[in-house]
Amino acid sequence: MRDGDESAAGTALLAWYDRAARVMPWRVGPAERAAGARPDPYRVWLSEVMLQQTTVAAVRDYFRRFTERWPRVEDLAAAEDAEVMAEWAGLGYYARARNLLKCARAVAQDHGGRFPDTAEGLRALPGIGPYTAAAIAAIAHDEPATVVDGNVERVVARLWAIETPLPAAKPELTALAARLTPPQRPGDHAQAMMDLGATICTPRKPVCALCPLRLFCAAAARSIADTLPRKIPKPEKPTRAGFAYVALDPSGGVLLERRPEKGLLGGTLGFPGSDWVEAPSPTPPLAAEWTEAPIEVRHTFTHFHLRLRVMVARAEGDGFTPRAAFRPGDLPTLMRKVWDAAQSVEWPQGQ
DNA sequence: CAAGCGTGGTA
DNA sequence: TTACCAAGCTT
Repeated sequence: MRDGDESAAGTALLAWYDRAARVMPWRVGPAERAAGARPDPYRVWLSEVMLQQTTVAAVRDYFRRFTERWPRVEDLAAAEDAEVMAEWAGLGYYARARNLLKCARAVAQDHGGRFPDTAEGLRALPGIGPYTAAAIAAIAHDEPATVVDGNVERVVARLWAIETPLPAAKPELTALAARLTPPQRPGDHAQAMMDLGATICTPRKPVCALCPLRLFCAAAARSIADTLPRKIPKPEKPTRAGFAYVALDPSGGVLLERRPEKGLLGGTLGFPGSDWVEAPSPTPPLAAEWTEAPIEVRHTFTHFHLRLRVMVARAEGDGFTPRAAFRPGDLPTLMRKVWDAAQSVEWPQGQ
């Protein structure tokens, strides 16, 4: 990209977007837009939070279920914590769900049910950082905010052939992205940059031949697009282990516990178990004849691998969740795997 | 401010 | 199978 080309590049990008924009449940289509419809800040916010570090494919159904169940921010604000955690289960990064509720309640109670209309005001709400604040301001309020996510970083790094590795290059990439942000249609521009990054200017094997910005791109000119942006290699993940305990009472009730708000899987529902360490000790939650499931659960988190031995027993006592009130789908993925493994235990006299 | 925080798809 | 990665935020 050469100085002075920013405007022409922006125009080419918007022309491509008008032609190629993907249909998504949280977007206002061209026809509705022509009829004067504006994006609903609640839906924009919800989709952007769900899309943090998460793929479009994974978000689609969650977005539909949330908006069907809670059509307005006031509805979500009035929901029970456990309901929201259950609906979020499986999507990951559960601090987002906890902050989602905090934010909805703040908007409902402190802002009269209306989201702030500036990036600065949005940034003050729980779970809304620089990216999400800019995205909502641009898409819902037409504020010329510069939206910088992983896609934008990649597109910009290639356009200007920035060879500084991330994350050190972030300030420079942000400044360059700002030069590209047009005063008109900033929301469409932001979504166009992200769509471009998701479909053409992809991390691996970018399809430069189809790129509307090819003529402006320094990396394409040098055929080094697929090597950018450079990144510091990540350290290897250690492997930890642990025990998980699935206790069933005579009526099929299940022993579950809610994890502490802070930390890994914070606020989610799961089976009791040991600490997850290099060499765990068994920590059964009650005295019973525990049988080990024939298959071990393997799961990988952001910063470590986990192997869980699943112990199953028939037991009785207080605090069991009735079978009718237990849905495995309310559990985070790790705990669903534990449940599935527990089903493979062969009992002496059948079920 | 570096580290902690999920999951599923893809090569 | 494993490693990498995706529309980041919080502490």
